[in-house]
Amino acid sequence: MGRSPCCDKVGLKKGPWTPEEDQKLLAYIEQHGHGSWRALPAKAGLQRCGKSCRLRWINYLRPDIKRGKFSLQEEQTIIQLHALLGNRWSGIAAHLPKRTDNEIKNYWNTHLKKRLNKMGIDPVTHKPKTNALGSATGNPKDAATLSHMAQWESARLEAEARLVRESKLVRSSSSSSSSSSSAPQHTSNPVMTPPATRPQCLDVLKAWQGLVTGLFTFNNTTDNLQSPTSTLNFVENTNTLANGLINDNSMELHEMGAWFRQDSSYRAVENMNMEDYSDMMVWESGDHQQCSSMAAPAENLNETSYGNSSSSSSSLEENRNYWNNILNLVS
DNA sequence: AATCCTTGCAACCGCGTTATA
DNA sequence: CTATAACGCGGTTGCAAGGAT
Repeated sequence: MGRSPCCDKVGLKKGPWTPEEDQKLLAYIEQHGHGSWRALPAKAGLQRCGKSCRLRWINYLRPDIKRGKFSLQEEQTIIQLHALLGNRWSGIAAHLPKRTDNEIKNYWNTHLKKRLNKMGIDPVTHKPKTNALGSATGNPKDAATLSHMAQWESARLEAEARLVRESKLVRSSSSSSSSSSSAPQHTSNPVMTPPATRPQCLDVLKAWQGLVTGLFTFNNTTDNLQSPTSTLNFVENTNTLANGLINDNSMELHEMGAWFRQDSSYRAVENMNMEDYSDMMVWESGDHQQCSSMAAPAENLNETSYGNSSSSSSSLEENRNYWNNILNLVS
């Protein structure tokens, strides 16, 4: 059955809110709470539909709203979460305190989407646009670089989703059965186990965090800080960061790739086969010829090689919190 | 100075989901 | 279990402000 219309009643006002209307709504909610939105307008003396009141409150009048320019950190979070969640603005907003989904949606559509387009990256898929490959710099090598970057990013994002799900399983299984000391079992393939312990995965993912952070920070002497529109700089910076990452974490990443591939629920990764992952390793290691001996034990991870990610002792805890937040989101 | 164009954002609309009788 | 009401979300629109011509 269709939903009943709420805004087509005769006499109800539409359009921009006046300060007087804002004041009425604010005063009423502060005193009584919003209660039923449908009943609120009459009680508050407003010639508006409840839906309009609700929207006005949520997007504008609510006291815990931060307005104004988005910080660099907020931009990074939006881009990362958009790659992970798509246009689920409310989900993204849940990770940006004091920002509304509407504001984030607007900011994405008016700023971030354009920026990614300028960089030759499809804002929908977060992969390089095929018709733009090679055109941004005129260099086919850059196009290949972008393609590989997209594969890396895709794998990373799948890793995030996988990790948070599995770590939730770890927590639930350990709490329900103290004798369960093995690695978390895969949901779609019980035989397959994750390639690394959770702390190891966290380190790997932390490295990815550093990589992505690096995409937006560059060096301090340029004016690219807020607007990394230079594809060349973007690529060079990515290579530098990725190379450091590969040196230290290739085995974990490679195994994670194989691990993801076992799960039919991750369709994006289904399109990548083991050769893709191997090829990525060979390609990434081309300049430093450490392809055959890249594997390093997790305890040797060198945090300083991950670009701008924090190397403080508290960063791991922050990282755990970050992923736990995502866990709550995707679970 | 006038007009047109672009941009940013508040608000609306319609659909899916959830709650309730 | 079903029908209906209400809520919440994401896509879209409309308009004001600023910039370009």
